[in-house]
Amino acid sequence: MTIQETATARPAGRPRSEKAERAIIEATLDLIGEGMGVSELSIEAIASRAGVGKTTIYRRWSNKEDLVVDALATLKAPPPPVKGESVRDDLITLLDAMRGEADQARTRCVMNIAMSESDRYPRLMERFFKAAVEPRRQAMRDVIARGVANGELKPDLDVEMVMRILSGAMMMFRKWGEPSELAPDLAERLVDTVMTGIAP
Amino acid sequence: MTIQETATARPAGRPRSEKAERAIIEATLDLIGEGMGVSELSIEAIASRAGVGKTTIYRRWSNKEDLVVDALATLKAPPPPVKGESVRDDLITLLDAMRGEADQARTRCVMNIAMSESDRYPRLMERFFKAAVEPRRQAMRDVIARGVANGELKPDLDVEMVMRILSGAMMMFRKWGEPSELAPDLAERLVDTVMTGIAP
DNA sequence: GCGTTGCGAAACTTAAGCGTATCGAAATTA
DNA sequence: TAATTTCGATACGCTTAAGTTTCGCAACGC
Repeated sequence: MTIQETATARPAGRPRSEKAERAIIEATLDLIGEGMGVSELSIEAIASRAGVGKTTIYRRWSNKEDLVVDALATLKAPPPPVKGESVRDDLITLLDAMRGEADQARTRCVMNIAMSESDRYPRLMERFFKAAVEPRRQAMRDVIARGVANGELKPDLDVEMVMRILSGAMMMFRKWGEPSELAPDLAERLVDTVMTGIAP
Repeated sequence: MTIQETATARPAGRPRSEKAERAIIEATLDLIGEGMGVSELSIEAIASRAGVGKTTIYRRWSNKEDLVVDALATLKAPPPPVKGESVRDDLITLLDAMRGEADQARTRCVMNIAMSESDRYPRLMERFFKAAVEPRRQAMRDVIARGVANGELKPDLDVEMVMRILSGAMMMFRKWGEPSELAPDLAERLVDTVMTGIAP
């Protein structure tokens, strides 16, 4: 038992640079954020962008897919906390978080990939969905279910349908909306429209 | 004036095979339908799939992008006609057409491309949107505007918002819905939910 | 100091795909 | 029949990138 022995004894030799590791992931996300699809990402471009040798990448990930999975996993920002006072306010909070992410090219393009490459990289997407998407879906599901339970929403709602309506609309705005349509009150107007309906 | 001269005199030599042309377009759409992105499509793969020489492709299209534009253009089925009796029914008709297309892998993947490659191939997507997407958006816009005008819908509706809500929800179902969620009454339930709202 | 491992850089082999050129055969007009 | 053009097939030179190897140097434990 030496002093250094914490949990795992450090192996001999120079330790791997965490800085390089972060730079690689950053570079990967940068390139994805610039609109690059998984198949267009090249290890060479990542290495060059990160200021790193290709060996340093291959020492950590055996192929591009593994690297992309790890990179996307770092983006799994948790859904914003909701106050729990009013269902309307909580839905606005969740949806406005989606809107806010549209500013960041990086997270904007992640959805592109999720949408377009789920056929080509099913394992990658399965892992990404479980880590990043499902928690947010669950947060919204909870809010809606709460509203159904306490009478703030109709008692016979199809919760899944409501989730598709709200997040689908926000996705449309994010993806194809004019910048002017992404106004700060977008989430509020969306929720109110869906709450009260469009019939007179 | 010879007998053969119809509109344009046919040039000498063997005429281009329309069969080959169709086979090329079919092969292109097949590959896209299998989940291939534009950047992954290779002329060689298309030629091989179509049973055609590469020259036969290059004789018609000068590059991949032009070919893809033409191929996608053949998919621009016009929006279904609406009866014009009730706004609810017309919206269901339009949205159910979207649902029906989810069956065809080919058209399903076109949306993938539209979503993911609009950054990388802006010109291509601009043309595709104008030819294929905008007519459908206009059809829905007309129906909603009619409802606003004749009192079937609320007078102060944000038409663009309603369009995003309806088509966004259907897109979510198409893209990530379980097959069981794409039930025949999906469009009807969607429209009714949006019509009446979710608040009690 | 010494052995070990990681570092970035560069060279290397292999593979895919582009766009062009060339071939003999087939289809068409004159 | 002769001229012309397209056909599918194949070969070519070129570029890009994958993944591996080698290099000299740096960082660490002992």
